[in-house]
Amino acid sequence: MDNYLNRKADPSLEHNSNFIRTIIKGDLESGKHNKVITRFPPEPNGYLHIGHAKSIIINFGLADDFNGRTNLRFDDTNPLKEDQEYVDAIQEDVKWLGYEWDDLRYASDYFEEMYQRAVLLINKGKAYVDDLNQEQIREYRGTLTEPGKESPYRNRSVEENLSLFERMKNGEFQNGDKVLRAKIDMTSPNLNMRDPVIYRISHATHHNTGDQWCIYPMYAFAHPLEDAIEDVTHSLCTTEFEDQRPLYNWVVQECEMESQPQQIEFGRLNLTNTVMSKRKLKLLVDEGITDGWDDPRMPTISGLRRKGFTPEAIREFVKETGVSKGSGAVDEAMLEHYVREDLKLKSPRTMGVLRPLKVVITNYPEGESEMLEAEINPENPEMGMRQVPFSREIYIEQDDFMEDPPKKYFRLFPGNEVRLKHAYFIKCHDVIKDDEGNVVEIHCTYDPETKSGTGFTGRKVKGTIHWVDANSAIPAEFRLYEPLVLDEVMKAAEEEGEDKTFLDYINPNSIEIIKGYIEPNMENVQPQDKFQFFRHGYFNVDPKHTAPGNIVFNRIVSLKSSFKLK
RNA sequence: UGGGCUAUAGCCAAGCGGUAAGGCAACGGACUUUGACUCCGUCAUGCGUAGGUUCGAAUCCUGCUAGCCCAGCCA
Repeated sequence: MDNYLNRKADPSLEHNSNFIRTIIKGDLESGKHNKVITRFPPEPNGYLHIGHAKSIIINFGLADDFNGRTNLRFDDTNPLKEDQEYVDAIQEDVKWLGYEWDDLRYASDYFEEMYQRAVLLINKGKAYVDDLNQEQIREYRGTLTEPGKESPYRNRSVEENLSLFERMKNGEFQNGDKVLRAKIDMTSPNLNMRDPVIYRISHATHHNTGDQWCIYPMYAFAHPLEDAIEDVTHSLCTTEFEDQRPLYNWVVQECEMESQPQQIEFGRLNLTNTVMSKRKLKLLVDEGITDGWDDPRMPTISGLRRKGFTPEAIREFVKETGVSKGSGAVDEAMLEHYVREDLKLKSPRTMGVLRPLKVVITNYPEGESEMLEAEINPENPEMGMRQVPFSREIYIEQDDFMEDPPKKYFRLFPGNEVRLKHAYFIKCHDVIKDDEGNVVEIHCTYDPETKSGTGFTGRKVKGTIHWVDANSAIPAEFRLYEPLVLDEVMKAAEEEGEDKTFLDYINPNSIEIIKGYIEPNMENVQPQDKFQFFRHGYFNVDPKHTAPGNIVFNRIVSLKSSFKLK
């Protein structure tokens, strides 16, 4: 398991100017606020994804920059969708990302106060109990271009509303029989202001409050109250809530909250070649397309963690991606760049052969072997040295041999000499094939004078390839990933007007499981250990599938390559 | 077609009336015991578009166009 950071992460947005920072700075300078309080308010109805990471980093990062406070608050106002499993997972993910909240809160902590504020609204004639059913409410709401019309129940007396609302709370009605609505303006061009429902009846067991309540506040009513109760100064959310801002302010105002938080919206983080809504992610899990929320192909925090991403890489990525109101999609290549960057100096180098091809070194004495010295990370010498055994039979990568190579191929082919990383030069002189003509083994000779570390400069080779000793190598499993959905495929399908969902376009090659070999010194690797396999990329020891005798590596990201075969 | 929001390079994004930061990607080249890394170089006479104001406009004004969001008793 990764180590949690027992402190807040470095202020992640420190040197990046953005409009929210500018607003906060202005509020502090003008004296509008003398402190900064933010909150990260997930609904515990699914696992956090990288889009939430952006929200976490913005909320915690900005508060940290201004010596403020940040609460983790579960927005648990809909018992039908929420679950303790999610609240646990969310806390783990926030901590793993490197943040510590000041207070842990639940919207459900405030149910009593919210109820009282609703009563206040009723008393002020600003809310009423409506008997219209769901379909009628929709009809009465009007459309984007036509105003709505008022419910026949809109002008009930305060007394009647008070009594009805209390009876709703007492469980005298069934789900859907009645709702409490804010009395605002049925003709507003902003649909959110057309007497929004603020309480509904839901006879459901809540993960926190059990069966104490059977009426639950709606987001639009609950959220501003939660913020105000916690004295949040800047309530940061994504742009789809922009239309709700007038309602947010109305609630704070009409409920006579002392504290008046300011809602500010920023653009969602989207990534190319992935899906990012909780609904879609949940579908992937429920349909069994992935191996759970933490499947390495998922853009969830737990999926990225299992794939091998580091909190540092995610934070850096989000920081460089910026904060604006735009709604574009960031190239996944950018995310990958920041893991490579982070792992470059941290992760040990090692050799692993993913698709083995046996090589017999015909002039190496049979039955003998030797230990070779190798740097653990040439870019970070402090990591020291390791020992790698070498003998007469080794495995190399199938791709590193071609019987009939194209121009500019400087790996192994008949008559060509290459360097075995950390070992010797070898030259191929024989190719063994099976009945179908497949290469199954090659024979080479080595030159003892070219041993690595001896300073041999007699001649140069164009290629250096990796290998493992066939006698002592440990078998291992490698899992290589591609995006679950490809934008190109989805787009092409859309243009042809195909009426399918993203589930119909799951990339059949999103996971490839292969068996290969690793250096014998890797015997005791632990789950979540990260390595760079030479010339392949960065890999993480999978915590779920790794078992005694079966080490499983997830490829985090390949190395970049300018080599193009064909 | 009502309302809200956004338009700066292939992607993300600074810029706030004084003459277009940075990152990713891409492309050259140097180096190389990872076709990696690193280093060097190239990459918007241009800021959706048409006008206007100004000595001067990506920045201010007006019109147009395109994209995103809103008609849950979800958040």
